[in-house]
Amino acid sequence: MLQFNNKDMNLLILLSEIATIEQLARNKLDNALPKDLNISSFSVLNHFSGSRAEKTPLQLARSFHVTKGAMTNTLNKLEKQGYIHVRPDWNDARKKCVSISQSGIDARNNAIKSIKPILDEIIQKTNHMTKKSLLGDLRNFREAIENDKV
Amino acid sequence: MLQFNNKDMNLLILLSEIATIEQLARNKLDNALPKDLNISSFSVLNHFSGSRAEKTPLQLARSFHVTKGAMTNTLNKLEKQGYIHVRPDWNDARKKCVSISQSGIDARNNAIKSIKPILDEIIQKTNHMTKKSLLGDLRNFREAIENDKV
DNA sequence: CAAAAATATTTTATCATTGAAATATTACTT
DNA sequence: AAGTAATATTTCAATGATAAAATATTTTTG
Repeated sequence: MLQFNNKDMNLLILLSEIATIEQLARNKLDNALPKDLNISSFSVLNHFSGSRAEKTPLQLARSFHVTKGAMTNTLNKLEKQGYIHVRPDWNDARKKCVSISQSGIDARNNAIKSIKPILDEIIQKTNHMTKKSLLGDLRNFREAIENDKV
Repeated sequence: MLQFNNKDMNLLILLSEIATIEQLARNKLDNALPKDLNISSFSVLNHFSGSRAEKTPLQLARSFHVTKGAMTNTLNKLEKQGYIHVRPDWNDARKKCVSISQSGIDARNNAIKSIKPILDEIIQKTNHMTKKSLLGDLRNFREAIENDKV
């Protein structure tokens, strides 16, 4: 307690709550997903379902707040699985361009089928969707601590 | 988009927001903590600062929603560092009793000093503390998905 | 234009976690 | 009381992440 004021204390509790939820949700989803797709890989595929525009590995690493090495790793697996296309950037040989393949889209849709029961269970157990403020609050919160470079 | 309704979609976005915050916060705190103490170890020490009552490794694993093996690992390190006391439970030889040592209390207080600037920075950048509902909402959310056994 | 700095990706070593199996002890059942 | 089931902890192999170094390319600068 000593050197902590109430706000520090509450923030630490809040962060611990968030960490707990993350861990629980990650484990649930990881177990529900097809075994050739972990959450990281699924997230990348799902990312491309919104916009199929090409992204560089660095852009993806930043979007997901993981290190470049981690993204290299995930993309290598996805490419080996045939779920993404990777090509050089002809204008800048340092870069690569990543996009989703048809097989990747199929894998993503299949993954969605497999996690839907989990999501629906959570939705059924919570009334959080009625509180629109939750997502907004979390977004503000995330933006406030999101000042990194990677 | 296909097989997803709005609620599923929003939940996935919410979970991704939570995962992002967790990752950002974890990295920030991990870097700020003294290098002999990672977040897992700190969390255990901090846990004992509220109540110094003895806990078994299993109780701790459940509190933090990590596997028993992970907790064994963390406790071994803490014991080697002299930050906790571990003794057999005389009534049940399967169990152990873990408590914090004076040196552990010092380490925890020192750790708090080192992460306080991070916390204060986040507090300063957010107004989330004015929204009391956030923590409550997250707690409800966590409880709804917290039906595991470990 | 050459040297230095910046950018993008990969590689490497290290670490914490998981799931499952192994071990040991206690509780239940009949 | 013996045998089976349940509980608590540890060990093990595999996995996925990090930080930092290595490599390659482009941009800036003097």
